[in-house]
Amino acid sequence: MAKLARLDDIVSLCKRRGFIYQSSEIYGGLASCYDYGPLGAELKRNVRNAWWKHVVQMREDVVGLDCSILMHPMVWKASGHADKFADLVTVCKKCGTRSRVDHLQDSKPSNAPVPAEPQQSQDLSGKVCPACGAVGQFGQPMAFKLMFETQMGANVDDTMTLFLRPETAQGIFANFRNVLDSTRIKVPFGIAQIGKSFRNEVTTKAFIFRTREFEQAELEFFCKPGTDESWFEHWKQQRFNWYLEYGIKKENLRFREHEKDELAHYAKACVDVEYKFPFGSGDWQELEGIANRTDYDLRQHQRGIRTMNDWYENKGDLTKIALRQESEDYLKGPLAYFDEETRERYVPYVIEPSAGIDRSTLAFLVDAYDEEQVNNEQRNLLRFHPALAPVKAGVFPLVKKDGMPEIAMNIYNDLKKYFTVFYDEKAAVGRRYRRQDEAGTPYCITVDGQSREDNTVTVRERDSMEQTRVHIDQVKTYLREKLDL
RNA sequence: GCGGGCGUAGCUCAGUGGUAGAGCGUCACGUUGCCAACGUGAAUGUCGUGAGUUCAAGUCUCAUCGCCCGCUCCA
Repeated sequence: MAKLARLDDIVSLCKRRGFIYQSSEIYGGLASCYDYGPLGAELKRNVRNAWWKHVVQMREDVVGLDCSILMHPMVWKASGHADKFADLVTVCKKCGTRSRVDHLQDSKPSNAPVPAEPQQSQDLSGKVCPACGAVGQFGQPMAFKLMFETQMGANVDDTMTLFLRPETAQGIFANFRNVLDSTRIKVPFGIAQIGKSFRNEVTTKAFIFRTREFEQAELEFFCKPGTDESWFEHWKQQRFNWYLEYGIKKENLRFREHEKDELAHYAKACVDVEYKFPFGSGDWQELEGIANRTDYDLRQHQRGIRTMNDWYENKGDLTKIALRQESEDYLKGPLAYFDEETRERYVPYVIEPSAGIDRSTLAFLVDAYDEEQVNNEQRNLLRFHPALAPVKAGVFPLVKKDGMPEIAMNIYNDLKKYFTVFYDEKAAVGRRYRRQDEAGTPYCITVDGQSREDNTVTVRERDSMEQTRVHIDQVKTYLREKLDL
């Protein structure tokens, strides 16, 4: 029975073995930023590759993309981030609870028609605290810049303010036309991208779970309106199964459907894939969101393109411009699609599975962590899926003499061309096995006295600790099969 | 941002005003023939950072940075 991991155990293992360090640690650390060490860099890259393999490589209807992090500021005007990502927040003086101003309810139900645009009124005297029920006990609303800003242009007198992207998705929408024009792909199809995004979160959380700089793996899958609901189901299942396939235990994974009132402004439906992380109140936490973004984004960008003159005239001040209304024949716009077979024009609907690479990596770490008693000693190990394991095999001479190191080194030099392998001849072999267990290495190959006589070695398996004798010439093939690589 | 807890060796931690420690880990040599063996030896600390109180601060005070828990939000 696997032991329940505590987050503290994971954090200290990560530091000790070189998976994850705090950023800028020698300077006291930088809040919410973390670095991946030698083993962590391998693990994270394997997580990325596993995602790419299933979402892009193994599908004929998805292509990849790798956009710049810096994009034209109008992208964020059109997407809604420039406005929606500037929430006003206030604190209840009575109970100290923090609330978003636009989420507060009036104390008396008003019969006045709901304004089309939610006004950013500073008058909170009639608002109710959702936590304690106090009316009008709010402090001065605080503004938050949820997007990171930076400047482009070396000349300080002539710079343009840009945003670090808060999601990778907009780069995909912005390249929708390019991909259509430069490939022969047709709807339904998807564009996938893995990359860094940045959000100035009000609060960060739990190690690498919520950081302000994070890595996303996003797919925007474009489909014909009316087929969106079945594609939504398709990707829901695909993505859930992906986590299971790479070793997440079934009992720690679930779906959570979003309620209508918690849906983002662009979404028609959204479901989260949640993992039972060992922090907080032991609550389920989101690994990935799968949303039906409808045709919102592509249509917004068509409005954005139409607004460019206003942008120039206002010298790039996003706060002074409003997106122009959609053209009446928006179905002929640059981001609309013409289906040659049915002779129909439409703006595709988008199904978006959006996964957090850092979160997945943490989940795989937590789920793989195990402690067990062996001969009255504790054995710590990471039961990684072989594809995710940072090191695929350790190669050891049983002892450091009698020609064993030479044979082992030859095996290592051969294997390293195909797998990430690690050579070790220090200390007793049992200790070396345990060291590899803690790094999650699935196999260890040991050269012993018999190896010189019959050219065989032992292959020891991480999870069962069982050993098999394999001919040296067969080691590579044996690992290939076992690792499924 | 608010409230609570915490910060001493790579990791886990002891140290309540008087010479900075232990276990594990790491390294070297010897030994060792399959699961964290043993022996000998070694390296490793701005006691998170900065001020203050004191003859004397890891220890007391203040500030600051960072981590964990809660509020809130999200990939």
